[in-house]
Amino acid sequence: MAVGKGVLSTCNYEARKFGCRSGMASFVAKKLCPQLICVAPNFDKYTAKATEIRAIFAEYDPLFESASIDEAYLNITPYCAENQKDPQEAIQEMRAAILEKTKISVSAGIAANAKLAKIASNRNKPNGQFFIPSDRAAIMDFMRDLPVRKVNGVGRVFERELDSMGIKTCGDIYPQRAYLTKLFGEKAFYFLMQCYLGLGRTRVQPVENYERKSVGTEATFHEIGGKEEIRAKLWTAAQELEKDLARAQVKGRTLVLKVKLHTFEVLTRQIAPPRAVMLAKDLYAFALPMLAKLEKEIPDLKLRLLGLRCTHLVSTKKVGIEFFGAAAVNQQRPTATIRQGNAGAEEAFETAAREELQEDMNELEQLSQEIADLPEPKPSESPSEDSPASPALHWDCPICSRPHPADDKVFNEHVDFCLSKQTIKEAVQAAPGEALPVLPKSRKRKPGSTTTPDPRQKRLFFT
DNA sequence: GCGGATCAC
DNA sequence: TATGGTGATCCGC
Repeated sequence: MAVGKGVLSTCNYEARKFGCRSGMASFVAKKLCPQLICVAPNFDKYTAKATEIRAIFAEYDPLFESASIDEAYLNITPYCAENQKDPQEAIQEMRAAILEKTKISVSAGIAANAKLAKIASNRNKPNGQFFIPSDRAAIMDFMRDLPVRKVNGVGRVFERELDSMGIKTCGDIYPQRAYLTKLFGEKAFYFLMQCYLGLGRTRVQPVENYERKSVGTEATFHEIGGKEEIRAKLWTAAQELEKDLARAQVKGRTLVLKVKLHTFEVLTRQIAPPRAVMLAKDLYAFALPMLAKLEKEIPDLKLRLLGLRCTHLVSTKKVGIEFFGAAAVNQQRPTATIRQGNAGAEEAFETAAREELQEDMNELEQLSQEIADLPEPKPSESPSEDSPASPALHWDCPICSRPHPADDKVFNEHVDFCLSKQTIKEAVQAAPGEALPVLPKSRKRKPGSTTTPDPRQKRLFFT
């Protein structure tokens, strides 16, 4: 049994035994499992069940956080304390209650933070639970052999990039730490160090008044080329978007046009109309010049997808009389959202976020130091790495391991070269007829790098 | 701020 | 015989 017509959204574990997977084209799935039954999704049903299950969550943590329709984070510490229950026992009981009352079996992870709990919840699927003890040594043990791909945020591409420099598990991250910022940026470095240390968010809170940042719609269709045909699709998209904007009660100050060419290349173009837009005719009118320009740039434009999205949203919600009074004072933003009417709080939030990040960094540094002070299980190959007092004259390339001059530009160029060389080798090794792996293009490079994209990469990608 | 790219669900 | 839709975030420029 599977959900989805053209592509499987999901499938049950019986179908998975045959190799069926979510994201798979349904005709492929049918080939693997001829008796497979594909049904259309029914979101009303899922929402109803989610509501039932959330009522049970609330008994364990009234401030639980819904991450999606089928996922939630709960802080069960108070519940366990009040009811004198072991966390594993409490979750066993909660899962039993969910099964009994809703006939839905669920899996759970129990751990010290959201990142670990998410990983743990995938350990004993379906219908199981997994517990990671909350002490540093146990967490480090758990992370050491954990494939990086298991961490939320590491997808196919990042997995390959990390693999190309010898990082397969979270334990492999630390020895390579010196290269991470240069290759992937500051944010990724911070993220990866948290992976190595098993750190994650511990705050769990309802996301009710979460503010959407964009509203959009897109549709795939059989390749079309005619100007009129493409305009018809644009009009359809504009109508869809008007409906969605109305539902969300917002207008957009920026309009984004997205197209996928017959080559599968995806392009986006955006403009800021003179005023916020929400009506189909305006969406269409402002998107049309972008489309026309694309048609000019690409002579024989053939599309298989077209989408429209609004960003920089402005609320169109009716608000109380006091608010209109306040908004009238703020002449600069006659259509101010509640958030914009509270600019001081926003700035305070930004400041608090920065401070929080700095605190985290300090803590992270301290933890790293504690770990580094322990006897190293795998002694570092180049001890000089640990003493910034003596800057290295050479850096070892994480790909080929050969030393290279300690110069950003030269080093980056070399790593680019090495990465693309390896990419081509891997692509060539892939069995003919099979889908080629996504190319680890050297992205996220710090400014100052002069990358010379290998033209062969693009050709390989579209072969 | 723009456009490309990656990721989750 | 084909390969989705929605939204977010990060990066280089």
